[in-house]
Amino acid sequence: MPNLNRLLAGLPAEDYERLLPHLTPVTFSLGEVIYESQGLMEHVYFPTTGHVSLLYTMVNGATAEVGLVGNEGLVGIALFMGGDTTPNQAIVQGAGEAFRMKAAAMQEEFRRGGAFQLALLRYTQSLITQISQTAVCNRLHTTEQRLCRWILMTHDRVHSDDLQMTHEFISNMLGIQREAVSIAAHRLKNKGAISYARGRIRIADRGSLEECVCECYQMVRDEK
Amino acid sequence: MPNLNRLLAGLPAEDYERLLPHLTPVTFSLGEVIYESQGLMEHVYFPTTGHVSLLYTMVNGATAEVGLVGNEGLVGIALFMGGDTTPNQAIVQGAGEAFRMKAAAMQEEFRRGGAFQLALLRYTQSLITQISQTAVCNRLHTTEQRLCRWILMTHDRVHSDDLQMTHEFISNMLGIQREAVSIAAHRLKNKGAISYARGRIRIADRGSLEECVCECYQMVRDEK
DNA sequence: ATGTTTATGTGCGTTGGCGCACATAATGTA
DNA sequence: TACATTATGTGCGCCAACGCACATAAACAT
Repeated sequence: MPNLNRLLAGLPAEDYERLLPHLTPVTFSLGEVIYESQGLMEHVYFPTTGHVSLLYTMVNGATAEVGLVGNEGLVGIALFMGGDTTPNQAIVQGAGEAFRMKAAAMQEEFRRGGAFQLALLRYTQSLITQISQTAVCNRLHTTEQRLCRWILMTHDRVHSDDLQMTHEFISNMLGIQREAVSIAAHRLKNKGAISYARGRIRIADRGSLEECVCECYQMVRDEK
Repeated sequence: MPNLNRLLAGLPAEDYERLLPHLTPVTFSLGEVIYESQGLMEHVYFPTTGHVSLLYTMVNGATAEVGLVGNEGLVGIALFMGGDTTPNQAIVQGAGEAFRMKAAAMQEEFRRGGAFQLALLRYTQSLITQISQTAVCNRLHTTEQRLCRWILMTHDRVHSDDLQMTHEFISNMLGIQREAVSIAAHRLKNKGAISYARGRIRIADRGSLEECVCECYQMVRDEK
């Protein structure tokens, strides 16, 4: 169940079989850069057990994440949206496996206009919802709520209660200070929602996290 | 030049002529709701002189804009992305004209896979960039920078230096207090960038606005 | 075993924006 | 003309987050 890409898995057998020869398994290692901002994109990636952050970097070096892609989607939507670069960076946030496909092969299948095209467009719509909700959430919700949301979203894409990530890393995703992450994490620890130490966060009580999180989490989840 | 939709205008004559019978001119009045959140969408709209805000509303009533659509794009992308509702509201922010097209007719043309499909997908990609940049901007930039960006983006979509909008309205777009808008606007007035009074803002010196604005403005503009 | 690097904790002064309560002034209405 | 409504100005206390400076402690390297 976890070891597949849900977008691919939802295709009719006929379409899937046509794709199969073009799918190459690859391994994502933590922190690996899949796409550089403005860099040339040559493949799309269908994560299975790995997952990827879509990141923007400002001229002063500040960063913030706009979306998270796991086995529900694919990385590289610009390649069928009529571009060959993206303005954002894509980096591996959870190590694991993915299938890779050459841009040209993907585009050829996309142009057939069948179930594959539909699935890709549907996913893109749900990603738009995720990014939009992030925009609103960044403006209207507290650090603690946003941290909860991010942990829950990550948890949904990792098949474990143990997440490997430092406060520093999270601060770059949420676009906040490292210290602010430590403080918010400490509060969540006091509530019994999580525990953590040196680059490891354990989800102790998902229910507590769901109580703290803002509505944005459910909104995006329901859309899928 | 202003009285057309650039997305439609960029199509080859052949494709455009096929669309023409399906395009009905409509008038957008200020504040008109084009789509309600989760409401059924029956048409797409190609603005010519009007423009539209894409808005999210939280359960507590707070609102924030994620995107702005003028004659460079269309309203209702969900209809070709495989949905028939959107999670956001679309409201008229600048009164004016648009062409309307029935969802079914648009979808039929979209499925042909030609220039029309390409244009729609390209535009969707640029909208994704806009929304992403909004997400990051909301997190990392000051009220004054965001106000500048919003005024400039609006100015680009209105064919006049006079904008009709109250501070209250702007506060709902930016997701901030009305008072915060008044204060930031006052600063811009002192710099000679704008002047304003009772629901009217005049762009006095675009250059000054461009000096105050964050990089997000150019990023989104260049993407187009 | 020791020193270095990395991850987190903590305090403190500053600031930007919020929530609120009003004041002022322009516009609309009877 | 008088009164209500709407738009903007302003002040004040409050709080969350920032920027910075460190302290502490675990993990790693030699």
